[in-house]
Amino acid sequence: MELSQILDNIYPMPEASKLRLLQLARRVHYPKGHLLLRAGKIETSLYFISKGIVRAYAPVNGQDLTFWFGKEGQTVVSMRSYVEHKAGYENIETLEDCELFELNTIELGRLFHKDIEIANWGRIFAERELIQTEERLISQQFHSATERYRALMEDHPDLLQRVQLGYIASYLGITQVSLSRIRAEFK
Amino acid sequence: MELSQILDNIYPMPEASKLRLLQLARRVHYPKGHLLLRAGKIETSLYFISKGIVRAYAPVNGQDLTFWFGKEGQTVVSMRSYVEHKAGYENIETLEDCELFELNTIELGRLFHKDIEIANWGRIFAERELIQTEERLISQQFHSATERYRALMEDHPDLLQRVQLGYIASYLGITQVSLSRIRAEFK
DNA sequence: GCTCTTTTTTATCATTTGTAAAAAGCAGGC
DNA sequence: GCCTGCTTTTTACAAATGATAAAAAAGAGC
Repeated sequence: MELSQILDNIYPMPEASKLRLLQLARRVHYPKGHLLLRAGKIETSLYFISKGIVRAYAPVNGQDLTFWFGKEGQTVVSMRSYVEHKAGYENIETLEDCELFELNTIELGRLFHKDIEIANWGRIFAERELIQTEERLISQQFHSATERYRALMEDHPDLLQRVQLGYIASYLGITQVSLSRIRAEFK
Repeated sequence: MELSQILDNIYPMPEASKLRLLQLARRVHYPKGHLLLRAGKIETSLYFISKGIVRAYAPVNGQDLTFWFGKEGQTVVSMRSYVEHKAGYENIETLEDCELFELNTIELGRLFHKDIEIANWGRIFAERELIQTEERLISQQFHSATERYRALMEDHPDLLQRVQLGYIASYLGITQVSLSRIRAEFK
């Protein structure tokens, strides 16, 4: 997926503004298993995923807890670093060989104050992410593990093919053993 | 709490931009039990809470599930309506007599495209909400009910005084019976 | 195709949480 | 004071989920 299309899918901007963003980006490539962002660091890179899949995980009580997957068209960023310039709580690693577009968040921040179209693009990006996160929260809080698994199967069947079940279980907030039990019911 | 201060706490703007926002707002007052926003409706009002406390709840499987509380300084908005102009999934009701500042989201949207300071204010508002929601999600997913209750007690002790336990239990993603059990342990 | 490693499933038992119903506590109206 | 309705706590039992260990299956490298 090309960067121009990824940007348009968030919010279509006039060509001049889009060009400014495109010029900030550089295409990078990382193999499976590469750490894109590190917990405890103030990160200044933001990535758009052109090809591949990544996961975000936070170390909690000595365990790595997966709370997000990103694939083609999605944006990889430590919100804590990006918004508050503080150390983030998440590691983000590639789960496949990935092709990404990398942007510097400081330079992006400058554009937000220079170009109103880009500022609105940034606003709409955050708003969309917010809705998705809020829906995840509600689903997490009020649906059973089985219901959440079925919803994931419907909404993102490809994830189950591309990501190992231990990570999926963590994402669903259950143990791998529980997930395995749930899967066994449907066969 | 005055509106000017609420806006500044999100992101301080030059006076001219702030005035534009202030002019959009009107002060309103509602008694305890008033429904500010309705699920299934495309809402065009957004509120800043000057005084009082509100809760957001979604009807899921015939139950009302509380997933958010707002108090002084916070913003009441149906993200679905505000961002996507679609029917929202939440009801939001006052739990106390409330003093609020009401804004029309359509007019606010116009300002986003006219005034870059306001656009950035809107961006930062969404980004902050996003971080909070993401942290709630992680806490919800990876901490036990007891840990979540203790965290709530530390972070928002006033909530426990101002909100009935049935709503708190729902907010924590557990039943009222479970919450009662947890509370009994600490005595 | 075989070996070694990683991932997934199965089995058992302990713990947590849910459901339902009853009891206790509290506040307002008469 | 004493109903009445609402909220909170308690109890008993059922269901879901977790922890641990071990077996089975799947994949990677040679």
